[in-house]
Amino acid sequence: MEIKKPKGTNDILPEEVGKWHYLENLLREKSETYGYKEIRTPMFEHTELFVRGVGDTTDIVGKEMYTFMDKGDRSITLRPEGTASVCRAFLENKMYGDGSIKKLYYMGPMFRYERPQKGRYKQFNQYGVEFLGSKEPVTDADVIKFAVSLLDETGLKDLELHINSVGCPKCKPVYREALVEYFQDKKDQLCSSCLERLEKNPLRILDCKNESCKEASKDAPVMSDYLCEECDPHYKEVKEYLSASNVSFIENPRLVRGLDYYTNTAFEIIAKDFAAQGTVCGGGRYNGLVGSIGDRDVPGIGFAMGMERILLLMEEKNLSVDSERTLDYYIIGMGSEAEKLSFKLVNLLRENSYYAEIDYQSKSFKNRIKYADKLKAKYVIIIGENELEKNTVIIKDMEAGIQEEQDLTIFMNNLKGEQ
RNA sequence: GUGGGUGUGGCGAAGUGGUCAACGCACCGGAUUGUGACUCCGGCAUUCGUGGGUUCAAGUCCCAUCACUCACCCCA
Repeated sequence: MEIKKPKGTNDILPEEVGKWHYLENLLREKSETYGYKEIRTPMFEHTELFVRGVGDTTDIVGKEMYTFMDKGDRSITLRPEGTASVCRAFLENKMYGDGSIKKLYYMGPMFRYERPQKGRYKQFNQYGVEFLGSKEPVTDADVIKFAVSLLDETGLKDLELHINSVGCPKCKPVYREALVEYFQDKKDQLCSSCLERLEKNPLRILDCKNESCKEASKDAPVMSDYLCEECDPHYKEVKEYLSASNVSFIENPRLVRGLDYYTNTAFEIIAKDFAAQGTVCGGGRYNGLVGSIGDRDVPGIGFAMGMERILLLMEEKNLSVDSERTLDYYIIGMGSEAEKLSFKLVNLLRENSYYAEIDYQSKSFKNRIKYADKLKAKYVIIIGENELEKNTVIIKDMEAGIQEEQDLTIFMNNLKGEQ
């Protein structure tokens, strides 16, 4: 039985690694210009971190974590997202030490145990940023604007920015109560999972796609009417900042992010016409998160982007960029002596930064030159018995179709001379 | 966890009960025994995911199983 890759994982093959490099470079470069420094945290953490950070009522913690006991009987979890780890590292390394704000970014694989489908995998890659240490509205706008700029840079169009405020521990419960109250006499219209949500997380009823639930929640109270004296002006200011920098957004009172830690601003960037997984970027403010995993409360806001989803979208819009290095020299040596010389030559070329190849399969001459053509080599160097005797090589310009004989020593000296 | 779709050579893809399982790409060999496009000629699946069953006869029908895929839940 042939061994296959685990479901929901992907091999990134040489033909497609180019676009990954492109995206990674773009993200790194933009991060630097916006003042974010890279942070790399472990791919696994103590399970407790995610339980406390992400929240045990969330689906991520409830049913999607790759959790196992290690040999020391510790419960370990493959990271399902990046924010909790970054906050942990922030605290553990006392990065608050200089009293200033920290702008961090990360990139790498995340793991969630769920049924894979288009744009969703068990191992997937996220790029994300965390802006720690400020609760000023300008921070929210700054982070959101950055996310929008990044996606602009990829060339993707038809993206929508949705924003909402989910309030704080002071006003969120009041709103929650109001919602539960509202749905009391509409229970018969709700689907079975929404009935559960009514108990566990009534806010999520709002973005249920079931028609009947949509209908039932049509006149439901909205969070914005319940924002407290702190959250209300905060939300307004964030919107003002966004407008001031010409960021167009859609206020979506039904936007409820799935993770427990969000407070105030929540946002998503959605690809309208993308299959089921249209959310390319999701994020928001999490003023209580750092406090919940450490002994120090630090406000923060951040977002995460699904790199596979971005790449998938770019492909659909024919925006993918592959840059493959072209072969400079392909060396054909006929006969074992010529092959030894070819091996010496190819290394000399490589040492001089040329992309050069020799034939590894000892096939016929015709076969080799055909192969050189297939590899799109710019030049082919031919060494046969005649050349060996005369101490020369034939350099063939594949595009022009012309070739010339050159003295081997001169050719080699020229190469060395270029160093 | 729930539901739908698919499974034929390296890849794409015909074939819906009855001769040797089309075709295209790729690959290999030859025409051109040291020269790459193109063209021409030839080669390339004892076998149709796997196991069982129905039948005189199965890639084609039935059952089971596995794999892949899409969607729901939820999310990036």
